[in-house]
Amino acid sequence: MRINEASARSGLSQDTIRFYEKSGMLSPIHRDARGWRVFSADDVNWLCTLERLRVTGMPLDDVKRFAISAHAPDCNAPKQKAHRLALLKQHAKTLAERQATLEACKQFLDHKISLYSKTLEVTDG
Amino acid sequence: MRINEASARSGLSQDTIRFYEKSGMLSPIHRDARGWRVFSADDVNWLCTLERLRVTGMPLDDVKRFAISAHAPDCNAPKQKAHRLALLKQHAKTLAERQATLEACKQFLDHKISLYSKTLEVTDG
DNA sequence: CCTTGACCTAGAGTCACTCCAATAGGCTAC
DNA sequence: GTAGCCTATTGGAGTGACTCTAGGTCAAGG
Repeated sequence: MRINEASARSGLSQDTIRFYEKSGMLSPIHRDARGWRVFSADDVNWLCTLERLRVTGMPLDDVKRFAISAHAPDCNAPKQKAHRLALLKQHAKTLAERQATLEACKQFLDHKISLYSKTLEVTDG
Repeated sequence: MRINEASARSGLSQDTIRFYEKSGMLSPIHRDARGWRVFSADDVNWLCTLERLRVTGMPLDDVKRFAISAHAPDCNAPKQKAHRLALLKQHAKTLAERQATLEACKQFLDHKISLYSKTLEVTDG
């Protein structure tokens, strides 16, 4: 499939996909006679994974490390897998922290909102 | 107090505070004879609020709108308050969405991690 | 033959900071 | 009284992760 469909299926913009390719985060993408990118199902799966990692805010450098390990010739060697597992675990930890922070901020926000709502009721009355 | 302490208390860097001032997101900050910023307790409270909004990713433009309303001469008028309330509510909504997304991604991540852990056990054994 | 449309590239722009260089005033220490 | 150091000031450059723009190729359709 072409970049258009790959974009639709992965949720990444065409620009982002090109950007990721340029940054070396994709395995080499085939090109047709016109030089257009041709994506396999595997490529799209990979893009979807990247999209998940990106949404959760994994820094691109880490994503890159993950990508390089996943596309290495010995990518299934225990060592490589352990490396990727470590990256994921590390990221899961930061993610949990971010969730906690967000939760705290959400409460702050809700508190503010209830304050505003109250004073508005009073002022309106 | 000086920027140093304001920074420590609000959790914003000195650079960020200066940046916020320049962007018009603070009420006018006093200066001493030397030209150094002098922050009141109110100023710091405001900085803390901004910090919360920023952590939750409210776009600076919205923060600015919020700030302008909060520092307007008629800032306590119901209209202004309603405006700020709307901004906060809107933001709370985006925040909730982000939380949901993060939760979904967290599950994806945990799933990946458990997969990796399993294959590693197998490969190790 | 000309336009449309999907794609290409290199490079500039954006957001929200963050860092840096150059400068200045004030305090201690010789 | 001046050297060194600390804390501040400013404008402006740099960063990360895109995102957009300009200018271009090519194939198909009217």
